[in-house]
Amino acid sequence: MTSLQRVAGRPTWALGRAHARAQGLLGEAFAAAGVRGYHYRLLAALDEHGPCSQADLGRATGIDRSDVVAVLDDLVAWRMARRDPDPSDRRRNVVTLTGAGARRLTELDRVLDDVQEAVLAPLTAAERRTLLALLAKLS
Amino acid sequence: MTSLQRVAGRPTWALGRAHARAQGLLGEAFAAAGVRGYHYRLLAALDEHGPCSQADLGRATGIDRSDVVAVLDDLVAWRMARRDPDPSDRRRNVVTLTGAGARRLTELDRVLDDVQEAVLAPLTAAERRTLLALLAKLS
DNA sequence: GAGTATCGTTGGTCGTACCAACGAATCAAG
DNA sequence: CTTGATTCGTTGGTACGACCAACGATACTC
Repeated sequence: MTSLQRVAGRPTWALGRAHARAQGLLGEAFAAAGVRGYHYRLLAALDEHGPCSQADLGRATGIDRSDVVAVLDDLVAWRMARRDPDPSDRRRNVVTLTGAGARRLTELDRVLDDVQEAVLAPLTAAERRTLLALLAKLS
Repeated sequence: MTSLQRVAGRPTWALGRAHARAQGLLGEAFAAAGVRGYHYRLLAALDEHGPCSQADLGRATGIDRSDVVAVLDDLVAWRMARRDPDPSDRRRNVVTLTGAGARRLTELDRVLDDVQEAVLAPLTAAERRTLLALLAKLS
C-alpha cells in the first residue's frame, strides 16, 4: 500500500495492486496445498503435452530451463513425475506425469478455480468479461 | 509466456501478463534513468510528506523499514537526500529531500507519465477509464 | 570429420517483498 | 522515578518469479 498521490492513481499501480492481490491469494492457496506456481505449471504442461524433455517443458511453460531442473527435482521427489533418460537422444530426459501427479493436478485445478472466483468476486459477470477483454488488449 | 490451456485464459494469468508488461516497461525506463521503483517511491514520499523519519517513509510508501535503509543509502550517496539525526528523538533520523533529489524526481515523474501512456496505448480513453474502474474494484 | 546447436545442470544475479532480532532510545503506568 | 512496553535504525535472512552465463555431453549439419 501507499499513500502517495503520484503513485496511487497510476494505471501501472492499479495493475500492480490488482496483480498483487491475485498473486497473494494464489500464492496462499498453492502454499496451503504445498506447492508453488512453478510446480503447477510444470504439472499442467506434462498433462497437456504428454511426456517430453525438460527443455520442452521450459518452452511450454515459459520457465527457464535452469529453473525447470529444481522444480522437477521436487516433483520427482514427490513422486508426481518421473525423469528417465531418453534412449533415442542421450542428451535428454523424458519427463512423465505419474498417477499421483495427475491426481494432484486435478486438486490444484480446483484450487486455481477457487482463486479465480475469489479474485473476481467484486465484479459482475459482464464486468469480468470486460476486464478480461481490456487486459487482453494490453498484452 | 505459456501455451498452457489451463493457464492462458485465467484472469490471474491475464492480470499477471498485463502487470508484467507494465512492470517491464517501467523497470526498463527506471533502469535507463539509473534508479529502481523503490528510489522513486522514496523520493516521492519525501516530496509529498516533507522531511520525516525512515519509519515514516516506510509507512508512507509501503516499503518495509529494513528495505528503506539500503534504498536511502543510495539516495544519500547520490546526494538526492540527506539523513541527519533527529535532535528531538535520538532514535530517529530526519530524512530530507535535496535540490538534486527534487530535480531528479521531476525527471522521473515524466518517465512515469511516459510509461503510463505506453502501457495504455492500445486502449481508447473510455477503455482506460473502464479498466481503471474495474481494477479499483478488485482491490 | 568439423563446426554448430541442443540438452541438463550448476551457480550466479536481480527486484520486490517479507520477517526476526538486536541495541539504543523513548514513552507510559505504576 | 523506575519498570515495562514500544519505537527506531539496522543487519541479515527468506521467498518467489525471472533471467543469464557457462560447462560437459551429445546430436545434427555441412
